[in-house]
Amino acid sequence: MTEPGRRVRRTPEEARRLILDTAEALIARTGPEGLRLQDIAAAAGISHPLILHHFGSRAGLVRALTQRAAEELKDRLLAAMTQPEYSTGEGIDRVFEAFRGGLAQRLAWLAMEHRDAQRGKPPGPGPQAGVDGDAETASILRQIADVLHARRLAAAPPGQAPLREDTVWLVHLVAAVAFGDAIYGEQLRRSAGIADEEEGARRFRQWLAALLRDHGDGGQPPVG
Amino acid sequence: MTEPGRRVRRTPEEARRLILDTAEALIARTGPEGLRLQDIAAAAGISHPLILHHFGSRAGLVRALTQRAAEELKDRLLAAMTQPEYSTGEGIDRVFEAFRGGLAQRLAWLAMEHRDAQRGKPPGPGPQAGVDGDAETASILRQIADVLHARRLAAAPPGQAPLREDTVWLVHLVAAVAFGDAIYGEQLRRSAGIADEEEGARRFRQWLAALLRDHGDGGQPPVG
DNA sequence: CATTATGTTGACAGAATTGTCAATAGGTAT
DNA sequence: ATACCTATTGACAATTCTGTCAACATAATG
Repeated sequence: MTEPGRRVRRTPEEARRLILDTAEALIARTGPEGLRLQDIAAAAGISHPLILHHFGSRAGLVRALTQRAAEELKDRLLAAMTQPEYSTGEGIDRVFEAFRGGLAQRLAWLAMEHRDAQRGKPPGPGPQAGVDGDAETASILRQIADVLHARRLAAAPPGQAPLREDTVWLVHLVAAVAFGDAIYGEQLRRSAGIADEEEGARRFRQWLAALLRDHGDGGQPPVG
Repeated sequence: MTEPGRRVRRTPEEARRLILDTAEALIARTGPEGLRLQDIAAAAGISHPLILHHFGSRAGLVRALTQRAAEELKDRLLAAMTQPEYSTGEGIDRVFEAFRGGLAQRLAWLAMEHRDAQRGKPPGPGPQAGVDGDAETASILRQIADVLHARRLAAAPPGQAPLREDTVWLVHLVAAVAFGDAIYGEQLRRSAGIADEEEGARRFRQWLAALLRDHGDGGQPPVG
């Protein structure tokens, strides 16, 4: 089957993508303890020195994962929150979906690991100013708030224009609750005595959508 | 100074408490990578086999930490959410404070680590029915919702009694957003262009308190 | 004071992890 | 074809981590 001397040779970009994809899947599935070079290599069908070759060190891999997670969050959240149906139930659903597939876990893990990595660094100004990945996250909520606020201004009755700060906190709220829900929502729901997890999660999203619609329209009761 | 043969001898409860306290502090400070028996032992001023002696294995220690974190969450949330001033700004503040000191990080980490531990276990019914720590979390939101709902019913004008489900989701929302905020709030705020983190966090809590007061009272605009 | 029970520790074993290095092999250019 | 570049790998090194074990020390009990 596998003749000796049969190697796959990828472009550096392909190799990096393969490694990052596999690492992401592992983090999502096996939790924080699951980022071992050998495991990643085994799951990707490569040898672990290849990871070192492409990322320099384990820390380099973590840095790349952080950047990628931030980028992914930006893409998904922007897509979910700036579409026309946002603030209807479907819009909220899409925001919650944005954190699925382990992205929330990855972000939480990286946020913690990141504080770790910063510890011990000399406080002097490093080669690049911001923290790694900051360039990606830097303006994500700001961009979303921009789009959303323009829409709210257009939709608001004259004399009742919402403050921009209100829109920012609205976006912040949805992002934070979706994040918290992705990580701890299931256990919260169980602790509230909700039996059907799938159904419970759905109803919570609907309730939240109604709450926000209510707030955004200035007091109109939800339809249902 | 330290004569040879000078040992501290604790009661098992004291020893366990010392170890758990130290481990919690380490998790909060050094992130997920920081739970090494030797580190805990060094920080606690003991030798690492003592941890194995009291908890059997590293997994046993994690189990104990999980139970303790759940208990702590229950205590803090109950205290924060069932006091009279809840749903005012101060009440919300206290809920957010409940997750401070690394509790949110610990819960997130343990939630992930836990899925890890479950993986590999045979799907058949184990010796104890529930997952470890579930006995502690089992009813926390339910208890809070009970207290809160009674108060809402008493305060509501006749004919406008809120549904119990509404109260449950209210509690769920606050818990989820406080959780998400504790872990990723700072980065969200930075990505929204908020300069002063302390001040930004405070204003968000105030805004959220106003939103909830608005919802709970049935449409009254907030004071500010 | 002798005995028992057990909290506590140092030393060691085994496994696993990151990182290094020389050698191999798949493309590409000359 | 030949030469060159570099993606890829197997084997090895060094460190570190969990877990074991016999020995020691401390408190309680007779």
